[in-house]
Amino acid sequence: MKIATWNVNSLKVRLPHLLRWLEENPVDVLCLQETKLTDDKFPISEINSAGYQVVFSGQKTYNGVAILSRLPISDVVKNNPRYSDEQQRILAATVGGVRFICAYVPNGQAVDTDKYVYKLAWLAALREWLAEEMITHADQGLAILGDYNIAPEDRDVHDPVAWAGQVLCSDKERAALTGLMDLGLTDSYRMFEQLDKSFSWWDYRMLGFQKNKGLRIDHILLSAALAKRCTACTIDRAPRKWEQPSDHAPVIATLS
DNA sequence: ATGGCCATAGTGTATGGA
Repeated sequence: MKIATWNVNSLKVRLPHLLRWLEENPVDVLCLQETKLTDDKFPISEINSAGYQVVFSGQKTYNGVAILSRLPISDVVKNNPRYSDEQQRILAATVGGVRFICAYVPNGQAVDTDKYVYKLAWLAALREWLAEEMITHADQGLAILGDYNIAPEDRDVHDPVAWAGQVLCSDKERAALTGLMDLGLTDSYRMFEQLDKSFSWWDYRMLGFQKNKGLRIDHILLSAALAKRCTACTIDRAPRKWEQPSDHAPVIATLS
């Protein structure tokens, strides 16, 4: 089973990219973030025609998440039941016996802003909910995929000195991510040998991608039952080179 | 040179992203 996550930064703009990518990478489950579409505008038929079922939770202009699957999707939950949130950032569903959570963690804008406070509160609430979900789904396994908007370590940052203490890299954010992992989740990417300076996001400005000035902020976290089954995790930089790309690249994990 | 983009709403320019 191949599972993946991709922040598409507008599914309206990126639908052709998505369809091309699925053709070249026929993963079983794909979590999308930043669809930026209300549910009435979601391109269901195009995705069905590509061989995928899909569930989604969107809003106007910002945020929006979706889960695509080749296999039947059941037990869909929108949002974190423990956190009242206008913003559509969480979608959970069961596929092939595995519990999937698609997450678009708030960006946080800058340390010491209201948005940063919201990000930390949101992550604390996610941890509370995940603690329960981990128990409920311990046997079958739980995967939480998404744009975490956190670079876990300095090696996930192109210029750790410049980014030190900044949003996406601050100690409090990293502690929040560690807090999630302490529930028994593994960063699938770091289970395997990877090249130095591997990133999943590059700024559109300053020739970020061409100079590989990026961050690794998109992650696939796996519970123990799934980590045992995980045989590979990669970042696919290819679609970042296409015309009018998303600023994020997909992350793919293979489960036996 | 220390800045350079992009999507959205909406029609000039602000906001958010990361």
